[in-house]
Amino acid sequence: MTTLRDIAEELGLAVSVVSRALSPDPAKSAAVAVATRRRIQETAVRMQYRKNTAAAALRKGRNIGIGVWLPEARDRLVGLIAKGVGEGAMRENLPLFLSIGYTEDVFSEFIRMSSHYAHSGLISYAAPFIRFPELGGELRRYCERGGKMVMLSCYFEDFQIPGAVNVGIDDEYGGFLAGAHFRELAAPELFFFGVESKRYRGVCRGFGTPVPRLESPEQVAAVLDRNDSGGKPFAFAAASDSLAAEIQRLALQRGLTPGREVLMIGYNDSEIATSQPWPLTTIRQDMYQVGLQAVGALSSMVAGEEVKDVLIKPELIRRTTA
Amino acid sequence: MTTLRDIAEELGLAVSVVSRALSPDPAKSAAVAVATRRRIQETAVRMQYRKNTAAAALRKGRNIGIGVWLPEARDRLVGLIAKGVGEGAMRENLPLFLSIGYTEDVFSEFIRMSSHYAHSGLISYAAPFIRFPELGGELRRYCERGGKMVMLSCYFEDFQIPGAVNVGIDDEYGGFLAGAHFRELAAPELFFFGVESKRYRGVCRGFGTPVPRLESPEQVAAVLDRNDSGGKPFAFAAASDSLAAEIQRLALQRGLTPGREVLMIGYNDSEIATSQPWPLTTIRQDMYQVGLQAVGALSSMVAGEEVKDVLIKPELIRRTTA
DNA sequence: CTGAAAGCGCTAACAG
DNA sequence: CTGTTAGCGCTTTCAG
Repeated sequence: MTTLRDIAEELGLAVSVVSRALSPDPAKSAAVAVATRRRIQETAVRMQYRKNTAAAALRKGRNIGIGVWLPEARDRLVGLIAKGVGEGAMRENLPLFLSIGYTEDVFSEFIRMSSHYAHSGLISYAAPFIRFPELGGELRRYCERGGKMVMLSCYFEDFQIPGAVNVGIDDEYGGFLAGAHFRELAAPELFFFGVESKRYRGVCRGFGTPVPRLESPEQVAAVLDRNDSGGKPFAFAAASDSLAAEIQRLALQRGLTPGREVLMIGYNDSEIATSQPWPLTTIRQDMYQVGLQAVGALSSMVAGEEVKDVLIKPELIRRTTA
Repeated sequence: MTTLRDIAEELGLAVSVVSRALSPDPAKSAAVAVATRRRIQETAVRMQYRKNTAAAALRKGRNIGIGVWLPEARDRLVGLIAKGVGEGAMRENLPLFLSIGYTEDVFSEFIRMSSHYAHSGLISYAAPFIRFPELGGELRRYCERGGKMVMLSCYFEDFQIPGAVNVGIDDEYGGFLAGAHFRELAAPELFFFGVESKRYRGVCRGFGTPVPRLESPEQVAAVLDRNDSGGKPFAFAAASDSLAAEIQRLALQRGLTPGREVLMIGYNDSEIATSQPWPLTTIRQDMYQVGLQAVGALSSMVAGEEVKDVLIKPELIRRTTA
């Protein structure tokens, strides 16, 4: 294993110079001559130097690595975020402290650990209870003390932690894609199944007119039981694949064929989408990219760079139901 | 943060004694008086001592942290393993190097990183290509050099890396549960849909007699199209939920009602299971436990303890289809 | 059985 | 701009 000392001896320099040259902190990095730094960096590459993170952490008095909190795995999306985060961390040589759960307990334990351990930074999924003063307050204080944080897929437009950077999916655009697709198909009547959200507003914008919003299976059933469509298909944009699956179930129970008499578009491209009797047309979100970009953003923040929010565009996956 | 020195001062002892008392290495542990050790351990708990893993790693000359390789996330199972691994690592204060993928490239990059970094240990999912000499050989060499490794859910009965500990699901028992359930239901005829495997053999044992095995949707369709069951339901044990979903689709296309005219049991309790028009009766594997136990096993191995394979028992989740 | 001391590789003051 | 120095918390000799 190559150490700083090896490089220093090789070049006849002091260890500290090498350390400074190889550290990303821009403030200190000015303190090394450009030529020297270049020589050092070249030698580091040639000798396959990799920083001993344990030693760096020890010296810095804080544990190195990033704390990651993801919601409980209800579908494969979490796995995909984890994949992105894992790969990003690997690239940056950053160890992970990974916590997955969807309860306040898990989250507050995570916060406790992170504060206690003062990791290099935090990546946190934006769960609803982040708004609770006790938990959100911890995060806020973490950022105030100079902690670096990335929030994943923040749906809460009215909730923002100062200093935190958001990385997520452009949900409004996802809804737009669904609405626009139905407009192209010339669907005579469109319904949205799910709560008021960016997705819903996107659907309305894409379709071109305000779309009635349904919140319960009963309301969906009532629409399907209507007999006034004149043979034209009912169209539904759902806020998730599982809601779209619910629509499909209700349709099948009534002998209506998905993709012909009832059109539906899901959201997420989860495993549900492909495993339905009529595989769902849906909106895919690249959660792998979300994870990857989150680590990238965090590592830039730690290096002292200015980082902007990242919004990733979803895409329409066309299958059998619309 | 409590350090060894804090404890030493509190008790009027030397740091080295405290270190020895708190280290799990059995050889050295003899060198502390039993009473002293008890006092030290109590004080450590009282003062909420947590070992600084970075310092320990530095001193021991190896990078701390465990390398984890999981397959690409096709369903929520990977997320659940990740959850278990994350929580286990958090408890042990072990950083993670997480790699998720299902290609040789990702895996070999993972191996390269891990060897280079000499992590505390490795947790690897047993992918088919582990059998390839190049990749399996790397793992084998890693273990030979004293590296600690845990293999997850090893399906390859004829492939075993010496020194590695297996943590996984008792698949044969999972099959047994399905077979036994059909026997209780007095299903007249049972088919297995999937490849020859522990699951299949378990199904046969649970049902009490050898069960015909089908490998393609066409074969399933042929069974469903038979007209000789005398009104009794066909029963299927599938090797996965998605295969069970396939059976359900074929049944619905023929106007047969799942749970009445066609019985089916899936495997995995994935999201597919609950989102089918007729939610699947299935076998649930506790992948969270798998992840948790894997870290536990690895950390024991690192501490020099003797560790045995861990087999976790799956359970039957009864829903609408059997 | 316990204590003193050295040093893992790195960073950050400070002095030159 | 570069070098010197002093540790971070822990483990491991080696003396007592």
